[in-house]
Amino acid sequence: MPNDTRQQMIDGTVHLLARGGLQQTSFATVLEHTGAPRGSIYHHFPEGKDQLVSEAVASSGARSIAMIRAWRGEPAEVIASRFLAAWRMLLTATDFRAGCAVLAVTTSTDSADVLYDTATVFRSWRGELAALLTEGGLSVDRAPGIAALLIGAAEGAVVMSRAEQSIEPFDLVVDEVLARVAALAAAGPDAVA
Amino acid sequence: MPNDTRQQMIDGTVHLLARGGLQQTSFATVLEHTGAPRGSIYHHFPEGKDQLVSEAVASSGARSIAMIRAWRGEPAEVIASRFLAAWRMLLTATDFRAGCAVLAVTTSTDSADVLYDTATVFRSWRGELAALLTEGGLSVDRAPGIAALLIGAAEGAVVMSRAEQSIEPFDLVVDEVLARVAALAAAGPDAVA
DNA sequence: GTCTATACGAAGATAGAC
DNA sequence: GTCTATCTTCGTATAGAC
Repeated sequence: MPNDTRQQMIDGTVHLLARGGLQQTSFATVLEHTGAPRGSIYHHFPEGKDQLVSEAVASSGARSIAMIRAWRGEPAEVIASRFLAAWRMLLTATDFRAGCAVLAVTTSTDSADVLYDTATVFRSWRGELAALLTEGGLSVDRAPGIAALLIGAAEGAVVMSRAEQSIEPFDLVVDEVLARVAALAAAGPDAVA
Repeated sequence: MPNDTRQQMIDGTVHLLARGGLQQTSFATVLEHTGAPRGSIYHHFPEGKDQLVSEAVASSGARSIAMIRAWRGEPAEVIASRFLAAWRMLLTATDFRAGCAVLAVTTSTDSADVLYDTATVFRSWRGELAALLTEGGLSVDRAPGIAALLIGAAEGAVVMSRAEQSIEPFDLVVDEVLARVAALAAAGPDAVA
């Protein structure tokens, strides 16, 4: 398997970004966490840290897209709850230590290029989720809004639960989001709420 | 006015945290942005950076609480739209450069104490908003959920709009949140959705 | 592809003068 | 209360050997 070390470094960077943001994601911590050789840094990422972070953001985005696509064809409500359940699992499995790597980069990067990479991820998430919700029976008019709500609410809820070290705020948000999705599903594909 | 310099440093720290997170909020940038004298740092904040950040988080929290309390008595829908409008204004007034200082700290701090400070802020925001929504006519059962939804969705939507440098994702999220609030308001104070 | 060594700058923190 | 100077640590990045 070629470039195994390279991918491990990217995965490790995602892991660290999700937990401690850019601040705590240094080359030293990445090497420590992955066991990658020191000489690999500028061999695999000649443009330095921005390149590593950029690829980590893209990798995190692609992984989520793959997960979303695996749900294709399911009803809108199931898609929505699965999406939120995945975020919930991240929180509980890490004892509220991890969040979204892309969000962490968005709030802390000083590079316009890297910020653009985060925008690409958020846009693609919105697009994929909206397409999937539409196929799942949701109104074409409402799918982009619900997709944005799902991502935005999940991102914010994850941050609150990380801060409070409790699932409570996350679950409160999820209940309301799912209520909104259910209201639209009940109204039917042609309804405008 | 005593401790004017001290408060200016706190305000400057909030400003910088909201824009570039912990990474870009160094003593150097705080002094540069506020014009505060170098000797003020450890005079006013003997415990160093964690103390400065901690007080910035608390200050940002208190400022929002004061704003929320000013809306006391208004109907639930108005409170909700005002809250979201305030976040929208932050985005548009700063050309999508600023976000939430507390969120930025939550994702990046390595201090358990500072993380606890962010939790206190989020909890107080949820409590204040819920109390206000209840007074504004919202069901007591639903107020905590709607308050969490408002804060979580706003936080996540702000991050997406900062990344995409566009108000579009924020507005999409807001429309769905307000639809949920309106559905509850229409159902009346005793309804369970 | 990986190593060591090192340059260079930034950041947090401290000491002591004024 | 504020200043300058300095210490130390850390982080990114580069150079050159293996």
